[in-house]
Amino acid sequence: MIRLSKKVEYGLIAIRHIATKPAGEIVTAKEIADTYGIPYELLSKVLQKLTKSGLISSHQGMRGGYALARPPVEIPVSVIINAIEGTRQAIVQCMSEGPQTCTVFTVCTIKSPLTKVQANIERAFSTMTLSEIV
Amino acid sequence: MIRLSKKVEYGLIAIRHIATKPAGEIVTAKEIADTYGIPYELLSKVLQKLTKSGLISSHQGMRGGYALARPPVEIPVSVIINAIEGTRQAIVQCMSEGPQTCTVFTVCTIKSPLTKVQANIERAFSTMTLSEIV
DNA sequence: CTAAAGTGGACTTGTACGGTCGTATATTAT
DNA sequence: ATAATATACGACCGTACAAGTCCACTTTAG
Ligand code: SF4
Ligand code: SF4
Repeated sequence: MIRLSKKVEYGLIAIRHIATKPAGEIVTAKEIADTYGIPYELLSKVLQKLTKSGLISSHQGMRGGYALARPPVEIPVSVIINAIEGTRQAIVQCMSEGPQTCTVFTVCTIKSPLTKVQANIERAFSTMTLSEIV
Repeated sequence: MIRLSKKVEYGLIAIRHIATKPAGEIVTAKEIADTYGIPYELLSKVLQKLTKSGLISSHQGMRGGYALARPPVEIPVSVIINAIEGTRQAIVQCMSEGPQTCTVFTVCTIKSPLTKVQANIERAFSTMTLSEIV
């Protein structure tokens, strides 16, 4: 399978939602969860990760919430994905977990051609910025 | 996560191995499994799927095995993937299992932009044919 | 002080992936 | 004929991970 995780989808929906608001306006996780019918607790985790990686800024306490930390045009989708998933995303194990983690690495004949595919996919995600999906 | 399954990787390795042999030569599953140190039983399943979808031809019985059914240049990687995975591969659920399978489809704001990414990824896999990885 | 928000960890549950086993069937060598 | 060698096919298992839930804590506006 080759699929985005729900966490990434929720993250994209959320950060897009934030981006549509006037710059600087603060949005709560509950508002987002209610608007799109996605689980509040799971969404919170995702927003926390986006906060930790500096894509959005959080404001604790009453009247708190989240706001964009940078202009949307500076945020490629690939950065959002990596922020949420943590580890570097790659199409095959040897490119994300390292060569020695695959038992057949030394005799594998497809890793080299697959690097091209990997590059194409990375490009597909990095050329699209948040500004294009609002 | 966005990753190729091991079955697909084994399938690519195997079909490439077959493609490197002189046209029409028959290769056994055991030979491939031994060469690359991949599980024989699992590889067999994969080869059977490739056979069913007409990418390779099988020959049963003693001195049997597999051979390419078409010239390598006519086999895009995307076809191999779909043959092994069965269902249509897509980056998000609504594109592979259908819109009604996602509970947030009606309010989802990212499905439209993601179709572009999906198209790019499909292109990445369909432009590369087997002839390029031998 | 208190209510409303984010933070952070543990936990459960379902399912898909990777892998294995056993048996049936086809074909060829002897 | 019979044995050997190969594919075909379905059932099964164990683990890892995704998705979701729960709860206790902290921060801050009012
Ligand atoms: S070495 Fe080959 S088989 Fe192993 S992860 Fe990389 S591409 Fe896949
Ligand atoms: S509708 Fe939106 S959330 Fe649902 S699968 Fe499609 S892209 Fe993902």
